[in-house]
Amino acid sequence: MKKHTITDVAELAGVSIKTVSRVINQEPNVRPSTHSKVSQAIAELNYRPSISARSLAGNRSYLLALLYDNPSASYVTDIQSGVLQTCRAQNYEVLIHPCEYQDPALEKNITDLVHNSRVDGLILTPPLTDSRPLLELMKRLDIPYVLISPSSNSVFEWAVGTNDQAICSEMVQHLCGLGHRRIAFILGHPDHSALANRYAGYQEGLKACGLKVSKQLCVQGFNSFESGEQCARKLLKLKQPPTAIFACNDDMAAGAMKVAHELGLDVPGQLSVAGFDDIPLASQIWPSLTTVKQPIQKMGEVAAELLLRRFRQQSAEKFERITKSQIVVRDSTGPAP
Amino acid sequence: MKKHTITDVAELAGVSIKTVSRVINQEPNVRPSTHSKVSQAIAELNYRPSISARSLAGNRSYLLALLYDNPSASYVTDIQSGVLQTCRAQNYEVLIHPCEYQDPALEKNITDLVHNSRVDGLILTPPLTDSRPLLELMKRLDIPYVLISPSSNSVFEWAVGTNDQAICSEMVQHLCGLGHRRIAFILGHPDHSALANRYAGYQEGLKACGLKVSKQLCVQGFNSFESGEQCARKLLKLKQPPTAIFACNDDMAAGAMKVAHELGLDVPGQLSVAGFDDIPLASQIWPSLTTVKQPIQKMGEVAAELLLRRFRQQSAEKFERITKSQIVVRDSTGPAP
DNA sequence: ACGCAGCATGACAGCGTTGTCAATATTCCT
DNA sequence: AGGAATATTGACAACGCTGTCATGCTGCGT
Repeated sequence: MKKHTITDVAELAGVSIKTVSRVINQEPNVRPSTHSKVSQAIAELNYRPSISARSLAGNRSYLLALLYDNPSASYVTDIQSGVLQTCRAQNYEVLIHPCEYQDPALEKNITDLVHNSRVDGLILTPPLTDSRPLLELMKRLDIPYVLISPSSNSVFEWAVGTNDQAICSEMVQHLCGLGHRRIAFILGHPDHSALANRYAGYQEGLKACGLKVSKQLCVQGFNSFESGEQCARKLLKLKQPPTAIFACNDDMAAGAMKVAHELGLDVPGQLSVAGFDDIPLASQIWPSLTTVKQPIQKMGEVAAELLLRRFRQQSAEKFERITKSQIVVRDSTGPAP
Repeated sequence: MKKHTITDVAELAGVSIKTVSRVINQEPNVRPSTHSKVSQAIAELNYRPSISARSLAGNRSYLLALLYDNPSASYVTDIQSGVLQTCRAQNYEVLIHPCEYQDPALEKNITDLVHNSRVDGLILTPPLTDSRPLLELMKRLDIPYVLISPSSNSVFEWAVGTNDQAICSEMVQHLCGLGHRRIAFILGHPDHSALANRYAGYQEGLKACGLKVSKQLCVQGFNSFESGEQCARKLLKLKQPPTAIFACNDDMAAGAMKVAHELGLDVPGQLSVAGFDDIPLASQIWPSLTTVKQPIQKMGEVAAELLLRRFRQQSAEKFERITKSQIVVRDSTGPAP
């Protein structure tokens, strides 16, 4: 199977290479009859334009970079597959670029990525989405980007947002509906300002139920399983321990559940636990975890679409909110004791 | 920060662009004094060669593709980060390419990848590593590749292998040492011939302990959590149920543990459970899971090194065996009842 | 000192596209 | 029909690098 070039196609179709180029790039002003001759030649030779030649001549790389600093493997792979799905359909490729958000070399790292690999645009996930230096750098480099679930004050950025707050409020109301009155909350990592929305939702939910926020019942977690354990220990040691714990992510919820097991507390008989994310773990621990499921893959898809749209300057809508999150009720929540 | 080209560097260093090219590509026959002049100019301008131009002219892309069809997010991300680590050091980039191993369009899919993106080589993970049509396709396309933990009969391929068999044997001996005599095994997906090594190790371990393999105690799983549940149910319904279950991966072990919980069996008091992989879940369920930890990231690193070495025809060693797997004893295994 | 085998360097032609701009067809007016 | 406006096409020069080959230099053996 020989590799064909645009010249082969042009000859076969009996047109100039420029016309073939027009067809490939969906440029206007090609007569339908010509267009079909060319398409046919392309199909016949199974021709694919050379990415390198295209990027050299056209000064773009057909490459996107996906930046992330997220410890959750399932989150990362879900985002990846969403982004890939959109990109494959549009003949873009994706470079993955894990990084560390407090790395002092991050800026140089990204600058090199942009200059060296000549990527056309960047997609960022939390917590990178809320790094002011990074945002400024990207503007300085004049590289298009899209943020995935940035903190709520970013509605003026190109981004795909979520309804975290509303869904968290709903979760609290669900717990309240089960009779719980002392509902604790384990906050997410303070550096991830996007997670603050979840806390806001928790507060909103309590308010909606006519309950008030108790300082004691809100403890600061750091997203990890271990920090979930620590927070749960602190909460369950209270003179008035909560009857339900809502953690800002599933890892911490799982940590809380482990502590409950260790303390001999029956879940959900004596303690209800809820998480957020619906990582695979959630359905695999025992009892399975009530949580919030976000359409993560879909968010990746939409982010890539937004970015590709941004390239084309179809600047219609910069911000898209995905509201398909839903509560998944499993076995870790039940009526208050 | 303007983008510099090879011409800028050549001017600054007072040499021709070809000499700069020689320095960049570490070609021989450059006088040390010239070399340092050029390197200095490169550093001064913070120059990076354009990937597209390089690949167009040199007919290679400095791009690797990582192919996988693996449901375990943590496995995938670990391999990715290993591969990336090696590649970053050598200025290669990585395209991730999830695919489906029984997809009839797979061959076309890969052919397109190779022809279209012009990647220089492929890295495959199980179960793709054991797809004969795929291996043949790659040879036909004449594209270099490296396999990660292929089934044991692939020692003549460019590959990085493991000591799955030995470590599984060891795990069985560990269980036997705890007094277990009825040790069940949940086999991995039959399509993943690489997993057959683990079963072989199980058998070897039994033999080493003077126990014999019982057909009843070996049940066919399919790698998923759910299939682990089913297998465990079958095993625990036996008139002579096992006192220990060794599952071919952690997901199935977790499924087995869930069933044990549901049946009110104490783990490890009445039943010991062991897995393989050490996915994050393993340490987050309760009780935490005894399992085998493989140096997955390292395997990714080595695979990429092997591939880059293959490009350079330093065909010294094609096959590298990583033997750093180790048993992690946690709370799910204990003395036989 | 002479001749020759390397070593070191440079000139220049691609690589396979896209962008620019000019040339040619076609359409739409009046 | 005549002419302007617009649609369609093509010729050709980039793009930034590597490969090839020619040239000039250096050092060695005699």
